[in-house]
Amino acid sequence: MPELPEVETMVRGIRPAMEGAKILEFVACPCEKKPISLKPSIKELSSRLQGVKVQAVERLAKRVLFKFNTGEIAVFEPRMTGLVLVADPPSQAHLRFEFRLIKNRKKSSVWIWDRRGLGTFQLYSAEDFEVALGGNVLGPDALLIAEDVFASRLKKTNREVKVALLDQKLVAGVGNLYASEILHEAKVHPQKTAAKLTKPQCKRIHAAMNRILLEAIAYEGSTLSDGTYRNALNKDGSYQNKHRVYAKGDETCLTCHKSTVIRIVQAQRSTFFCARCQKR
DNA sequence: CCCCAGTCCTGCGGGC
DNA sequence: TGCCCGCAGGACTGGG
Repeated sequence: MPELPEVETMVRGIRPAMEGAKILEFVACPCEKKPISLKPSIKELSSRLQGVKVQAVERLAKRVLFKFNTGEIAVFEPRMTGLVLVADPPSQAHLRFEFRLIKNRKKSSVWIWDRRGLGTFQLYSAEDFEVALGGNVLGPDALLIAEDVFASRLKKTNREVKVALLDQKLVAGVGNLYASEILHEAKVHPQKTAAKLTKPQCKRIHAAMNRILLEAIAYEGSTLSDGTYRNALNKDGSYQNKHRVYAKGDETCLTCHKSTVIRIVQAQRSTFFCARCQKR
């Protein structure tokens, strides 16, 4: 499931091919099953993107932004199984769209692939982009948020801290996997009420968030046992080998080597933690 | 403000 | 062996 590190890895992977390139065509792949959520229609998208130049490819929280010389911005939100690729996809069956590009007289393609099709692709004018994603729609990026701002935002909610970390308005980029890992490293119980966190706890969560997300980027993200997430070259990430609690229910805790990792459900999502390392 | 359940979707694995 | 069902969860929505 692409979270901040996975999306950052995707962006870095396609940036060399895309930035400065001209879009010859943007097409729906013929093998597409059901279209992923798309705005506007594929027909209008194709005509608006034809011939435009890609100025920048950026990450916005868990989204990929394609910024064009027209001022328009396309947003790909991978959600659970979406990928952007410069190499052959994991399977032809779930290819969704293709950017046909030309850069320095060399043609290449960038593909959007999505097995479950929960992802979305939208093209916005600069104004519409501001309405949809600007302002306070998303909180500060998890890698940029200042420690005191982060702490004061946590202090304002009575939700359990694990649930609060998943709130993209509070802090943007953390998802279900990294939330468990961050709280484990910070030695904070996932069911602790966010507003009741002590200052040192907030500080530890902030530090763990930064360290873990940066390390996960360095390892090119986490490819889980379902193998869905791949980098832009269709290669596995390797941060899954560094996980200490996620998807390790009933296993001995890798930190204390004494207790067992527990799985609980919070907000209909799995949380993994060690009750010995992470006291209430 | 917050919570909860439902929605989208496919592949996988447990159970029978 | 094969089929059914539950589960995985990011973001959003509607109702309480």
